[in-house]
Amino acid sequence: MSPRNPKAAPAGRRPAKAFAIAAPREAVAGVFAALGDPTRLKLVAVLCAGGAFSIAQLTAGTDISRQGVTKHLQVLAEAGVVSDTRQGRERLYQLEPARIEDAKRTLDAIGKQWEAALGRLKAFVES
Amino acid sequence: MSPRNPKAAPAGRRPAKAFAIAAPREAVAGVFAALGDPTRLKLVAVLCAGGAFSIAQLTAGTDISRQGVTKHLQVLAEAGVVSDTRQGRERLYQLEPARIEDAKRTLDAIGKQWEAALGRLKAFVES
DNA sequence: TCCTCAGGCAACCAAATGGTTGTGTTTCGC
DNA sequence: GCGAAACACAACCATTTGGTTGCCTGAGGA
Repeated sequence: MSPRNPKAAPAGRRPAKAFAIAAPREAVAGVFAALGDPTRLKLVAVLCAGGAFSIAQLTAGTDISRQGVTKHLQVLAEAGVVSDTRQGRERLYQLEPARIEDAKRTLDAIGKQWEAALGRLKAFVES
Repeated sequence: MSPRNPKAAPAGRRPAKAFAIAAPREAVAGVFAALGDPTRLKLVAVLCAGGAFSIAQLTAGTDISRQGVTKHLQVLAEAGVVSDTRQGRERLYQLEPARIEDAKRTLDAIGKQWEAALGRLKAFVES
């Protein structure tokens, strides 16, 4: 099983051309990177329970220091996964589901493309 | 521990401990971390076009060295996103869609939980 | 008012990461 | 059998990351 030969691909001998995923790869890679830490994923899991949480509240769910949590939240905010608003003397963080949707669409595109490739391969083998 | 640790949420209520995500958070965080690099995401995009690709082929699509690509592929393999098989003098890499599906389900669960929380909030406001 | 709670800022640290080059070791083609 | 292709292994390097501590500012409440 080596479909590496350009039988059905119009790409000639060139193996790897950039494939359009969904959103700009750079941006969505940032979302994945932001979710790629257990602590941050846990923070997101807490935040997706709804509402806005302060840093102290979010810290209470982890075993690292408040400043550590702050850094993680900044990473999430930079990736657009959460948004923050200052309210009084505390800063409230909230989930921003749009980027999560972007990431999900990217994963969906990967799955779809893979399935389509499997289908083509099967058709080729059966022909 | 740190003496400056904020003891708990004093006046505020407990932060919701609802982190009922899908798969083991640690494992899926590894998948996100693996996808969280632009080079690796590009490799996955190439691989999801179907079939198995050699390291040299995959290297041709990037602007880093073959050893650099090898390291990225090892990261992807460790996360279970790709699988590799030795064939002759080359090693072929292939997408492993199961873990991608896991990650997608996690993102789906986050989105669903967020929507449910929004719904509850709306119902509460309207009551 | 004064005290305390929540957070911001900065320095610092160890470990991981992303990348390189150099040197073997198989395997294929001639 | 010989040379080149494809890769593995290892050392090395700069930068980023995850985490800490210490100190400072600002907002609320008794």
